[in-house]
Amino acid sequence: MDHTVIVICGPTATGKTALGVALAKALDGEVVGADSMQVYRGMDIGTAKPTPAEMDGVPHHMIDVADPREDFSVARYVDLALPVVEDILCRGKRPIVVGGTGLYIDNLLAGRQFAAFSGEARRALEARCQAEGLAALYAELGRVDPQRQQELHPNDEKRILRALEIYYETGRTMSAFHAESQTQPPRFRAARIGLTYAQRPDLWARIDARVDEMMARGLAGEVRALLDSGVPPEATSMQAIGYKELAAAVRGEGDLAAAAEEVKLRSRQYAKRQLSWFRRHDDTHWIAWEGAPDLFAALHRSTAFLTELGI
RNA sequence: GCCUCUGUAGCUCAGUUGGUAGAGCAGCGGACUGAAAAUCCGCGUGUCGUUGGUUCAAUUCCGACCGGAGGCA
Repeated sequence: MDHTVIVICGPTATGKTALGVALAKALDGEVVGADSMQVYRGMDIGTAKPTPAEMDGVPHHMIDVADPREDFSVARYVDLALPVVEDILCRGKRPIVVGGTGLYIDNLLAGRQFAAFSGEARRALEARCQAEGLAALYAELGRVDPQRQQELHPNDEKRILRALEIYYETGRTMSAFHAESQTQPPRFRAARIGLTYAQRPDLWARIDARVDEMMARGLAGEVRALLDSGVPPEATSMQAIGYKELAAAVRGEGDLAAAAEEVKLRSRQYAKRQLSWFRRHDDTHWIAWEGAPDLFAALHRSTAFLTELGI
């Protein structure tokens, strides 16, 4: 069976959603979202979640699959998305993975599985980090998994704790798991299409316009509704750009206009990080906009690229 | 009109008792294997308003001019 999936990636506000739908129609495909925030129900405006009209009859998966009160993760994503992609392929359709979360895309394509942990080790490590300091845990990592320690900066708390958590939960080092996973061939073959702008200021202008549009469509009300429904401000879902900045303003602390400017700034910085992630895959077919996105040109160039690959 | 303060990086400012300058934010680049829209790391990008003077040497001292803020009229 053909195990090729099409991937449409790139920073925010580059037209991924529209191209995904257009390609799905052209190639008898179905869209699989790869977006860490569009998975949450009720977070529509701020995540630029495709509307039913934008989906235009094309099946979309991995959107609205989680409650904003629960903490989603890459592990959950792969668990849910892997069978979805395999099912699409079994039905003879073409999976089109569309999204800006590089970590999710890469782990889905690799078919990488994550062991289920209780969380106890994590809590103990967090407590110890408070009490003993990060440096002590970093030193400890040097004893149990020197290779992983070498790869991490002493300030990288998140990853230091994670490496220790894996060791204490499984008795094996993260480096060992890592080495093992690298011997596994990827689960799917990927045809990667990346969308971006030739000039950075064009990306900024598009982001600014989109944030203004989100505010006009009632993002503040959406944030308020989520908080009112009991989503704690510290929830993972509330770390989304557009939500965390507006949360304070919605409660009457600070004004909305300033918060919207903050959202624009954070979105620009996020877009840069996305580019940094996606640029490392040198098999990506990049389409760089001059000025504004052009769906027809994108469709033309994408299909030409895919034909070249025999898709 | 006169007086005072002020002009240094994209922004807000520091500094150089004369030897061409540095912080924060912004920006740029990178990393990323269970929070990833998260997290972490690296990089200063400059006619020191302009123009004369003093000096071996001026962004720094002096003068003039230009721009900004305030005060007195």
